[in-house]
Amino acid sequence: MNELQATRPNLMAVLEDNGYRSTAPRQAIIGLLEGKQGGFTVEEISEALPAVGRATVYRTIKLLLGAGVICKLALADGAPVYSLSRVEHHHHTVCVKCGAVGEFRAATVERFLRAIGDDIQGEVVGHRIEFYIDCNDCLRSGSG
Amino acid sequence: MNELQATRPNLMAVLEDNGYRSTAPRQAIIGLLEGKQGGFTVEEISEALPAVGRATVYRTIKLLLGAGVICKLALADGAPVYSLSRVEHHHHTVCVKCGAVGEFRAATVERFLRAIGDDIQGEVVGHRIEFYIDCNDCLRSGSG
DNA sequence: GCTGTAATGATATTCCATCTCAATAACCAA
DNA sequence: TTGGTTATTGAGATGGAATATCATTACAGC
Repeated sequence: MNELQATRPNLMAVLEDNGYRSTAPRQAIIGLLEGKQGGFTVEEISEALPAVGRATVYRTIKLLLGAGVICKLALADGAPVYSLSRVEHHHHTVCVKCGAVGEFRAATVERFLRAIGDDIQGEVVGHRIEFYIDCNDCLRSGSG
Repeated sequence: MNELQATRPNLMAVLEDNGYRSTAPRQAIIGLLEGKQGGFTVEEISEALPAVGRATVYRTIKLLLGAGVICKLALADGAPVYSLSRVEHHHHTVCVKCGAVGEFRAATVERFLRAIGDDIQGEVVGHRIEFYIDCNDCLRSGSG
């Protein structure tokens, strides 16, 4: 979350570039997301913005996903979480205690992919790589 | 799926070892799973065994998961799939065309983990690594 | 065979996500 | 500005997956 601080595009502008209108509900949702550091859930957004219909939250998230500015990932139990994409191709760390979502670059992953290529019977077209961690904050506060 | 042919325990025996009873529905489900090569879904099992209640299918799968003899993984769209565990610690390949599930050993993954350790802000307690592929069968038949 | 108890399955229920559709609001043009 | 076209919205209905309920059934041990 530190060295990866990078291009964080104006999300509303991205949507407009894709031909979508700038509306109050969308601005509210996006404003909330831009203030967030880690991951977020639909539930979370919907609670913070009771005036915005749940369907609209889902719709807006889908638009942002389509635009590639947020990612959908999964907690260890499979529950969906989303996070802003800061760097182009990356993977996620999810703290199992506080739910904080971090990113790390994919370069090493690509190297890894080549290394295990022989073990895979077919042609890799995609991957899902998530690491579940105790984040530094939780390690510190939770003590030893 | 070839070189990984290894210890495939008698699933019913595993459940009995855990204190669960050997019942007809469980045997039916397990018999089905043991005959399967790739992954399987709840829907699939439930269709193949109309006499077995859906709830029982879910329950049995949960027991097998708890016993560690099957794994839960996700298709690219997040839909849950299960597969028999053949080797101790492994990861999965899922064919995006036919849904076939394969395994590969985790050794290289562990090496990989060490390599990216520095990029991760915290202590890794788990991971989810799935590769989405076009499997060899689909590549062959689909021509190319 | 009996008996205690786990297991089953039909059904109801919950939860999440999507769809429907009339009402609204955004954007463009004049 | 104003008006018209069209995307967008939100309440509620709907869909689908997974779980809970609970009377009934069937397993396992004696």
